[in-house]
Amino acid sequence: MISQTLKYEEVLDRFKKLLKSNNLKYTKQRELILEIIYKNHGHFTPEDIYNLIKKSYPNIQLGIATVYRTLTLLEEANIVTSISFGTKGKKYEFGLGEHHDHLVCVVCGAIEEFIDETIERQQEFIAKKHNFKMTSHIMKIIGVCKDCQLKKGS
Amino acid sequence: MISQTLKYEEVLDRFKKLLKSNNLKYTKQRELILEIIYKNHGHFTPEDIYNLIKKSYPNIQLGIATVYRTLTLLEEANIVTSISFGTKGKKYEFGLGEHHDHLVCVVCGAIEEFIDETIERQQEFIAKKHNFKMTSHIMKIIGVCKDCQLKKGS
DNA sequence: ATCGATGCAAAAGTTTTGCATATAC
DNA sequence: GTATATGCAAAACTTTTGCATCGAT
Repeated sequence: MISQTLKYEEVLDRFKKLLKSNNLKYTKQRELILEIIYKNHGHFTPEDIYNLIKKSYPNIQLGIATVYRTLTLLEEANIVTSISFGTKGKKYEFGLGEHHDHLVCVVCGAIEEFIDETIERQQEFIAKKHNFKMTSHIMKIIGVCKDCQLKKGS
Repeated sequence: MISQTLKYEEVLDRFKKLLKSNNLKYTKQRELILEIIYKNHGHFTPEDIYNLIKKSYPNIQLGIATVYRTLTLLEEANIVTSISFGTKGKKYEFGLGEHHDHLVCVVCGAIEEFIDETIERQQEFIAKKHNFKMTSHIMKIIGVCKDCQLKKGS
């Protein structure tokens, strides 16, 4: 697992500033959604996030619509990023850590992360070559993870 | 646009063999779906494909369910590949051409394709390092294309 | 003639929206 | 007090499934 480079307080602060500068309000729901994504490092669907919050804070009022709305907000602000796996919908993850890419197992759905400098550099080079102003990139290596290869004896 | 390396007849032949070897039947619907994806080089949702076929062949009987079922089949056979962009569902494209990756413009949605040997090789290296058996990969560079940079004066 | 494929419509999921109420500011 | 956010439920989509019928072999 790749470590966070920002402390939660810094992230929260950034989020609060973002809200203020857009005349948006700081609510308990919005904070909880950010907190869950930051603290449970991993990839979650909106429903996952909804369930995690309900489980951790049984008394909080929360609707799934708020989760969708907040994730959209956080994604626009580049605080979270989304990625699509297989046939199911988008999954979100915290997006202010060190940049990393993904290895996705088609059998068990496991996601491993990696950082590779050669690829990072080459992407910048390609963007430049095509006159693209790169804002982000996604790279997924899809295949069968070590464990599933053993299980299935492929 | 990257040119196809296989003629349509070769692809169709491959598809027919695949069907036969799995005790599946060769139907007009299945052929049309393959043909549309092959001939309209690009990225299509299942609904796009359904509409394209209905428009090109108004008299054909075709249900959206068949499109979904056939795309699943073609994807399993590696004849088409799918990729997710933004918030909308999966898009499919013909997958037997030379492998290529994508530059996606967030402003106008334009998709450019590129091939880069350095990245191809590095991906194999990373998969090996993580004991992954790579079956495919996806790489998208997201940003603002040349035209949109000019328009917006960014 | 057989067995898989199809279309249709219903069902299952997922995401978005409208609106009255609640809450941050 | 005002404007935005929320929860809920309905609506809008997207994808899958069951089943009677059709069609390829």
